[in-house]
Amino acid sequence: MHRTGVPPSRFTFSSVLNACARLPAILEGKQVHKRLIQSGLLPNNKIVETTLLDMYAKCGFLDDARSIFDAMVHKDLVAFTTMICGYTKMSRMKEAIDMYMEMRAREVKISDVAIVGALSACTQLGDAELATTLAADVGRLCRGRGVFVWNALIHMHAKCGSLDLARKEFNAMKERDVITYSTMITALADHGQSQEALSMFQQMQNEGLRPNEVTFISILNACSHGGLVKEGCESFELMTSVFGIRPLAEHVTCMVDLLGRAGQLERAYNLVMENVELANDPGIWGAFHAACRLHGDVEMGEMAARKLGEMDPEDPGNQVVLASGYASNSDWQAAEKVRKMISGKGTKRSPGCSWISG
DNA sequence: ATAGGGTTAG
Repeated sequence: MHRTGVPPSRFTFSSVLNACARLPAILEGKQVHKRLIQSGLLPNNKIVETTLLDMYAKCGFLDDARSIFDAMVHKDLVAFTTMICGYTKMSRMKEAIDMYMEMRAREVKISDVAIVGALSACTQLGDAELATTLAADVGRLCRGRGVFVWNALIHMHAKCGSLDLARKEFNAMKERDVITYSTMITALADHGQSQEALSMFQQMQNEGLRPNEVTFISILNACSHGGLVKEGCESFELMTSVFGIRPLAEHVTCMVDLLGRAGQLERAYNLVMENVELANDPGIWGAFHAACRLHGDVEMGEMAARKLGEMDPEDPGNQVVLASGYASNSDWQAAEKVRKMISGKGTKRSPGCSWISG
């Protein structure tokens, strides 16, 4: 642009800053910031200033974003919204809520996007009292609310302890999408309603919505929570054969957890081997290790512990796993006794054969 | 003529 002798305009600056935000690329962003100051275009240009603060926010430099925000003369709803969402994304929930409250106090028009950012912050906080306040705001401020707002509201209610309110909002919706259903399925699973989660999944398909990979993480998680082995296996099969979704590590982890908890360690192991391209995922082996431990299978457990150690030797969690895997057979034996006492039955695979006392 | 903000799993 300098070769032609045409200086960059404010449009050029906001376009390039937007690109830096999306990459993200903080070094380039800072270079552009310098040029912007030199250009003299900056003062009193809300849009360029907001793009600049969004660039810093998206690159994770919230304090720099905040300095730009504080220096802005006219802070409008987009500037506030950008800060709220930036804080929320970086898990700085309190600051996100403070920013939202300031927006409210200053009587800046509250946008749907700002509400969604605040709802998301509250979701992560799990603050039931704040949830009540925000839900009232949604009622007052979001008249023709879009599906984004509904989904965020449902998610917040569920995470803040009120499955009933989440359900109520869900039932009041006219148009639901895949995210609505995935959110509700997780909510039901988290509240121990695994069967209802499965009905939700059915209802979703009846509405003609196509489940995606996240939906299947939700549904497998629901099956795992509820110990629904048959349903979980059927869902996994449905995902791969009917919907053609290649399993992610998260899906396999859910399945290993499900089968492993039910004591079907061999099936769990076979599943991992069938998806061997995922076999260097620590989550999968972590779930497998936990299952071995639960069922007192020391040999398989040590194998899983070694895998974990190979994958990430520096991880302190894996060091603990390795140490406990090798050292505490007696703990496992004790755990197995307790498990038998609770279930009142012997184990099918008699894992006791591999125990060597002392 | 051209430019700025978003939800879902664990």
